[in-house]
Amino acid sequence: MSMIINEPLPRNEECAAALKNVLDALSVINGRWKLALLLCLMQSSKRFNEIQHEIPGISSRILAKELKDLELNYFIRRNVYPTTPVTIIYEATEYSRTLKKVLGELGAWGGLHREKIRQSMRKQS
Amino acid sequence: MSMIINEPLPRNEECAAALKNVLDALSVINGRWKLALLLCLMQSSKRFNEIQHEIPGISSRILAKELKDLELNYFIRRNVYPTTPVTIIYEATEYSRTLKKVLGELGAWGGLHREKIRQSMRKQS
DNA sequence: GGGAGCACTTACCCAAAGGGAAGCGGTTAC
DNA sequence: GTAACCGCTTCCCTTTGGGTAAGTGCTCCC
Repeated sequence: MSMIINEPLPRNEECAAALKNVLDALSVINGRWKLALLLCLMQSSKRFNEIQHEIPGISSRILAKELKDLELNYFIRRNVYPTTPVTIIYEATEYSRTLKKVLGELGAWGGLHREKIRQSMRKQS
Repeated sequence: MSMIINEPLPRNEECAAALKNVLDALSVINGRWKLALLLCLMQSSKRFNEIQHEIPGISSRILAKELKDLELNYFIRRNVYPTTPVTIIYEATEYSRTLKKVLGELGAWGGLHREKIRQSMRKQS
């Protein structure tokens, strides 16, 4: 018999790893706007004002900050075209597309959840 | 002011709907801890101190607040057993399990992202 | 009876997130 | 000339998140 010195079970380690993964993911794509911005830019490249128009409720200040943050983390690229005046187009990188499934599931769940809330409100009335 | 009264294309509407879904989802499961807590409790029902021990970095104050919030939104149940002293077990509801896929994808992405970061750090050195 | 553990709560304080309004330097339209 | 648009930036403010530390009422253990 081999000596098993109270190793945590593999099952537990798996759980801990999954937890760590989720925690890590959340630390990168935290905040109210990042995922929505990425989805918006994955649908098509856009200019500053177009994004602001498309995402209801975001202020220019926050938008600028989030875009900078996403660029620093290589999720988007800021392309400057030397037209007059300069045109600036934000574009999702290939790496940001690794989040596609996450966004898909999150969107699906969001729809489901809204439906559930609507139903529970109907019951109450 | 040019008046171009273009109907948004159906494609655009789809995009807008997807965006709204994601935005809605984020408004419910926002914050650093909620998804991690749900994952933790979906793995198995636990007591307060067990959760605190399992999630590195969370303080009792925040844990209590988040648990209350999740209970209010029917993601978890707080079961009180009349032992002496009382035993309190937090349990994920069936509804919270609708987030399983989201958590799966998020965890998978978190692992992938950590790997990518590690590689880019290795390159730099 | 002293200490420790459970499940929190309370008080205090700090930092980050985020909202609103205004401005700025450039250009184009009237 | 002036108004408006673009892509921001700056200032100021409130809200929220979160850390520390202490306390509470209960019970079990030595």
